[in-house]
Amino acid sequence: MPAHPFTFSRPEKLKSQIIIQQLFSSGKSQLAFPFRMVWTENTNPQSPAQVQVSVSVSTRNFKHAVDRNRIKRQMRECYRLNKQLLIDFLPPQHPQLAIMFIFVGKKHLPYKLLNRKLVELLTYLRQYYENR
RNA sequence: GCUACAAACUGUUCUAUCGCUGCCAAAUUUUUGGGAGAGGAAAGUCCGGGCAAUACAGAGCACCACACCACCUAACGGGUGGGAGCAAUAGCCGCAAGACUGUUGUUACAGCAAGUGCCACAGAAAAUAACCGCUAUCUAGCAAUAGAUACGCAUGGGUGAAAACGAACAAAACGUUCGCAUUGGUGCGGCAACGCACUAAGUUAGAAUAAACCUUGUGGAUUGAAAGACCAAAUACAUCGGCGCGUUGUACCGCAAGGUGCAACUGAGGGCUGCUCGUCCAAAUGUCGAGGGGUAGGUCGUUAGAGGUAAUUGGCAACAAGUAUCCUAGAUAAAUGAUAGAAACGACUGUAAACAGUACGUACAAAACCCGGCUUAUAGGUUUGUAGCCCUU
Repeated sequence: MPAHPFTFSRPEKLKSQIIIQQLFSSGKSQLAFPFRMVWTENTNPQSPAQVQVSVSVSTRNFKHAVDRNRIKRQMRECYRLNKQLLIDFLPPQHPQLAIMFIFVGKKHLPYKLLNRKLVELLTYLRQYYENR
C-alpha cells in the first residue's frame, strides 16, 4: 500500500499497443453513459501495477484537441480519485487488469456526472469479480 | 462624444486540497525538498530552408511551380521600396474622343504582331461581316417608285460585354482633321522597370480571350523524425561447441538384420537454495552453453537556436552590423491538470449616482524534430486611421 493512494503514475497507464489490440478483440465491455468500459486480464504483465488504465475520446465527436484533452483529463482525474474502490479489493495474486474507458457522448458533460458514472463502472467491475 | 469598419498590440489573477512530466539536491531504493512546465496563432499543413536516408557521368523529353524592376533574406510563391495598367473621385484643358495633376483602391503585371481553340443571349453577321440602308449604271414608268446588275459601299440603323480603334464634320464614299493603342529613330534622366521631349509610320494584327491549350524564359532528384543511428528481454530459429543418445528383462511385429511398447537401473542436465546436503523433474526429434539477424521495449536524433530582449550605428524601408544581457516546455495511447473558493474586467436588472444583486459571461484554440513566412479563427481591453451622426466654438 503506497503512502499516497491517489496517484496515477506511469506504470498505471496502459500504453502497450499489443495489449490494447487484445483488449478490443477479446475484452469484455460495459456501458454507463457517457462511458463505455472495455477490460481484459493481462497474463503477461510488463509493469508491477495491478491495474493499467487508459482513456479515449473519439475525434469524430470532438473535432478540437482542446475539447478532447479536457475530457480525457477529467476522466483520468475521476479514476485517480476512485481507483481504491477496485484496487483495495483485488487480491495480490490476481492477474493484471487492463481497462480502457471510452467517452461515447456527443457533448461535454459536468464533472460531477462523469465522476458518478465512473464510480458506477468501477463498482460493477468489483462485483463482477466478487461473484466469480 | 458615440457608432461602424480596418490595422497593430494585448489577450485574466490569486488561494487551498489532491495530482501529472522533466530537471537539480539530499536521502538511499522509493521517499523528501527546491525549481520549471503551451500559443499568437501551438491550428490549416499552403510555400521556403535546415537536418536525415536513398538516388545521381552528361544531355534531352515529359511533369510541376513561378513570371514589371531593384533590393532584403539561409531561402521562398514571403517582405520592403519603386514603375506601369485599370477603376473610382476632385480639379483643370478640349465641341468631343481624350489628355494632365492630386487622392484612394486594385492587378497572376512575359507573349494573342507563331499556331490551334473558344466567343452564351440578342443580332443579318461574333471574324473568309451586306438584314435594313446607301452609291453607280441599265431597264420600266409622266412621276413617285419598282426590278436587275456590280466577285459595289463598313459610312447611317438596331442587337450585344465586344460590330472591325475612338471622336468631330458629313451618310461627303479610294474622305479631312484630331486623339489614343502599337511599331521605329534621336536626345536627356534613372542601377533598372520606365519616364520626359522631338520625330517617322500609323488600320495593319479582332485596340477579345493565355487563372484556354500553347510559346518563351527561369527554377525544381525522391521521401519525411512513423526520417535515421544505436542497445536489446522472453519465445522461436540458421550456425558452432560440450555432454549424452546407455544397460537389463519382457511382450508384439519380422525369414532375418532390426523395430515398437512396457518395467527396472543408470542420470547429460535442470528446478527449489547464497552454498552444500537433500528432494523433485528429466532420455533421445535430448540437454547445456556460445551466437547472429531481430520482436516487445528502451536510448539518441530532441530542444542554445538563421534564438529572444535592449539601446546604438547604417539604410526611405524590409533589414543588416557590432555591443550588452537572458536561457525560456520536452510529452510519446502523448505531461503542462482537476475540484472548491475569492478577486478583476464585462454584460444585464434596479438606482439620479455611489452602489447592490445574478444557477450570467471571460474569446479563438493545445507544442510533437527545428526555424522563416503565408492563410484562417479570435470575447474583452488599449492605440492609430477612415467614414457617418450629434454637441460646442
